[in-house]
Amino acid sequence: MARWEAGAEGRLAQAAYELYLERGFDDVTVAEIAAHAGLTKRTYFRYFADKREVLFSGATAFQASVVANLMAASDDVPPIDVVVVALCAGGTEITKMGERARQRQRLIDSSPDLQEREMIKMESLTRAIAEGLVLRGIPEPRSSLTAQAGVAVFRTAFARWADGEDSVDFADLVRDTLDKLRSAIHSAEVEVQTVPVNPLLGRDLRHE
Amino acid sequence: MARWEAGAEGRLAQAAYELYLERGFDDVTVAEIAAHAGLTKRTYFRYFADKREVLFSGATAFQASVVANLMAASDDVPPIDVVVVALCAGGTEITKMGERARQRQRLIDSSPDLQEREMIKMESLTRAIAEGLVLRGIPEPRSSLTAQAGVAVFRTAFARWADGEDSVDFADLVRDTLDKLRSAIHSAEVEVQTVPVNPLLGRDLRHE
DNA sequence: GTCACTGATGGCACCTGGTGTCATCACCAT
DNA sequence: ATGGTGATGACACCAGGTGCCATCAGTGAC
Repeated sequence: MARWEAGAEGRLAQAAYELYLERGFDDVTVAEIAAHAGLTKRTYFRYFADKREVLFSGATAFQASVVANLMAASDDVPPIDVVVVALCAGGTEITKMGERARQRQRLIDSSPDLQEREMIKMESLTRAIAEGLVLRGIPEPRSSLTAQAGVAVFRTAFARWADGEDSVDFADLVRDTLDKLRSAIHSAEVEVQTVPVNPLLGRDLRHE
Repeated sequence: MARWEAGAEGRLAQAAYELYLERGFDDVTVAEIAAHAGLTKRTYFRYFADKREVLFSGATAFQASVVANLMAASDDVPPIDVVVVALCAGGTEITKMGERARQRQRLIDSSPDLQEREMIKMESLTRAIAEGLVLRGIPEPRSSLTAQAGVAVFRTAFARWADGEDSVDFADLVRDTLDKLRSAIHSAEVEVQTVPVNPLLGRDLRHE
């Protein structure tokens, strides 16, 4: 018996999920979420850093899982395959949640704020993978490039899955996507010619 | 002769840049920026959507420039090279700004909020490139994968440049990075084996 | 029993980012 | 002059987020 109603964090997450889906991310206030969970705004912010984070609380575990798989792989597998297989395992877990995972993705896709957060989680994942590869002896910048390629494959495969390529085995989708990336990048003869610079940039504070 | 002091937007951007560099992004308020430019907070928000956007006002122009280069390329160049060359041209422009560009990058790297914004700008760029490729007749998901690979090369090359590989030609850096990506992804024989799923995911709201 | 401690929560004041609305004021065209 | 236009200021307001302290249930020591 706990002194207070137990499972505050879970109740908050559940309430947030329901309200976000029902009325959209922007039209829900943190105070409403907290009230819906029988708590106050102040308590919400003790569990989640901000309004968005409640939808990404699984990201750390996912990342840890991927990195664990990464480090456990045998040494004679090529790095890109190690990365893709590790991501594939995690992704398969997620796709098992079926409609729920798709719902969440649609929610994120409906809000620029949530997309920003998702992007930075992907970036964090990419960096963690790259670090793992470095530990496995792959030097920079090869490790970063491999990690980025792997994550690109994962994202594309996941989007294909979420966009309706239902009931396909996620692992098959990933394998196919990796093949497509290989063929997209493969070149018979590299011949990058320099092109006249387009003087379109007008402002002095530019984006990289 | 203008009725008010001309160049409000530029003054705001300049003020923001100075204050952010001097005291850090978090420790500057929008009201301070506006005051420093001889304007009010309300006016700042007429020019920039939020506190971060003032550092990314060049992103749209950069993206437009890259897409323009993309569409202008000859049809017999492989898509990945088209993308990389287009990004290379834009990147070269930026690296010409030398220390100023590096300073801006350090500022962004110092704030998670700014990194989020940068990530979503990259995502927007990636999507725009993918759309351009589709217009050039490359089908999905090949176009998306090519765009992601190109942007990965660009980002890695830019990071290498910003991290001090000074005075090197940015185009050389990009070419070299693309080669490294190719060799990182290349495989003699694709053989992705399925791995036992790691049951590490604990939460029910998971990140893709 | 009671006293001190702990840990989750509520309450409240406060700051800041961001917006809606209206007033103002310089200039311009007629 | 008169009315229109466009950039700005002034002000109120909301919501996200934080610091600080009070509260209150249980727990263990004595």
